[in-house]
Amino acid sequence: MHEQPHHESMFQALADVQRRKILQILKHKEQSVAEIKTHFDFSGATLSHHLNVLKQADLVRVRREGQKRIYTLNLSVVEELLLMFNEMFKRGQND
Amino acid sequence: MHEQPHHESMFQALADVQRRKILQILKHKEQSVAEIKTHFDFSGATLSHHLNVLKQADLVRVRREGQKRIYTLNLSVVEELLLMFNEMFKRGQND
DNA sequence: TAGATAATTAGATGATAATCTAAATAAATG
DNA sequence: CATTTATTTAGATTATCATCTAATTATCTA
Repeated sequence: MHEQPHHESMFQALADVQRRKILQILKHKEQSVAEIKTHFDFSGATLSHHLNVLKQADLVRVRREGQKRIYTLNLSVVEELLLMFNEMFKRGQND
Repeated sequence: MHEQPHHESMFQALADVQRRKILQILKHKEQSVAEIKTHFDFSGATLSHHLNVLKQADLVRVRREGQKRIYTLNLSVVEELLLMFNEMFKRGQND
């Protein structure tokens, strides 16, 4: 019944159009920060910030690979997000 | 492929916990502003603001009834939202 | 190990958003 | 028609957020 604190960070993360775009980009394939950066105009620091927000929300995962950090979409959490939405809005039994 | 401008306002609307709570409340039954207000501590002006944000995002609808305004959850848009999420994150054909 | 490359962290700034009080609008009612 | 009730609008304030530049950390390689 109560909303998990977890959800808060997810919704916050999804509220920004750039972050949603990052998720779209990662949907196709996992990518390093530099690769992701090619899709945007803002600074690396800003991208790093957005990636961190997505990571805190558990929407993406990171792993090291040499100097690079490879970000991947956390699909299981995305699934969870969909379930949550369904839960959030599904009709009751008497309507 | 491109995101509708519409979606922006939806995500913005959902980013606030109070607004999500309003949606929860309206899920059970349509309610006047005063009724909705019983669930919150903030001022009527603030509630009015939140309701307006939800309305702009088309997540709720309003109708007059005497002095009262009755807010209802716009379920068809919620459905649409779910479809959008599915679209946004569904796996491609080659994975 | 010095220099280059990859990314993050720190700190500042401007924009946006949540909230408040007070005033305005609109409908109902005595 | 003046007053009460319901809600919104206006304007101000404070907090949060997206973004920037500069500095830092970490890794690789010559």
